[in-house]
Amino acid sequence: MDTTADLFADRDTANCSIARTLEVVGEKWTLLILREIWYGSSRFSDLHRMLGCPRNLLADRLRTLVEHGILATETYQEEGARSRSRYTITAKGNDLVPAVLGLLQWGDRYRADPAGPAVITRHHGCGGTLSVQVRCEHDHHVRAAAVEAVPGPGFRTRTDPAAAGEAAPRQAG
Amino acid sequence: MDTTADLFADRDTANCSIARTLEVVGEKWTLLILREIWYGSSRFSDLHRMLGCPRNLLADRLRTLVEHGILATETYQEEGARSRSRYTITAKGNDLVPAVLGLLQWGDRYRADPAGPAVITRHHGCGGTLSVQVRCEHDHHVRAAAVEAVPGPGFRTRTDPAAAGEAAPRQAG
DNA sequence: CCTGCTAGGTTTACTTTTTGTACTCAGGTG
DNA sequence: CACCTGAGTACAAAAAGTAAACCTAGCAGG
Repeated sequence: MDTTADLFADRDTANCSIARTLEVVGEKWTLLILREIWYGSSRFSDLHRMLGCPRNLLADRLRTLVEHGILATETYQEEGARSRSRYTITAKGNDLVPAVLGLLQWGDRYRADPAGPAVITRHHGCGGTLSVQVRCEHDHHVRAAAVEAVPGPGFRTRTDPAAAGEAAPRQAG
Repeated sequence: MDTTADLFADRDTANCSIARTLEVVGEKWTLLILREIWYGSSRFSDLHRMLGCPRNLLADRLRTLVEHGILATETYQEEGARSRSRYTITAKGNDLVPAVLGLLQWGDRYRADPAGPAVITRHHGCGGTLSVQVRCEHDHHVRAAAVEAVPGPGFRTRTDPAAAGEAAPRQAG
């Protein structure tokens, strides 16, 4: 592998969508909060009881998720009770489902409880169990070794910030 | 939504494959280290240069990843140079690709550089761009709102640790 | 055989986050 | 009025992350 004359190896790693996503959801508890909301919790106290995390962190993470439009907060009032607030997931938040189910799938495969997974995900309607897959636009099932990374329009190098599209493809796996 | 009489809401959240996966790869820098290795780096110094992270953290994370079988380390020697060590990804590590591409896809969609994504992933061979999808065993494309979570064999409640399979399904979205 | 250079780390000192516990505040209840 | 609950804040202690210096082995040059 030629590293010295390789523009890809000189790319500006600050411009990375994985890193940008992790800035929002990569802190401790964040993805677990989303998990609880997907599983049905919506109130602060329920989330706190399910997660057992510090209350200030829960408040902080919820605030961050609402700021980024991943959660929405709404105030509601039940009969004879005072008004309370409830957190619900937005479409933007639901777009994290493939990533989180990818983590779930890996954990089920390599780190599950001896008895098996605690939770099984199914297709509501047909009941089939789920898997997270990488597909290309021609609907081929793409294995990890066949994933190729090439410079995109936002590509920049450290040395020459306008060097888009000049680097050679990189193949993972 | 009925929360009071809901066994799912009383489940033992410690038994979760998402949490178990995050115990291994959820610390800061870990997924970015894997990204660099997928993109072609393999040596300590290259990883350090690309990531700009503290050297002790890099050493620590690499050690953890090797311990968990996500990376393998090998010693090699070039002509007239002393032996060096190199990190490569294992099959177990490559099984994290769907999860990480899921994060990449979300970042490309919601937090990309104004110019566009820095890196594009393609299917090596056909060249088609990739997407991460949730599919059921009947090959239906499953939207987030149609993901249903049901208790699996490892399901346990806090109050009754042997209450598998008694809770009602939960539908995300 | 002394000096310097490089790869691959380790140590140490310092800063920031996370954690656990205590406290607040507002509205309804007995 | 005293008390409870939901939804947080505040703060000290512990853990994690950061930055930079230091270490060690092997090779090269003089």
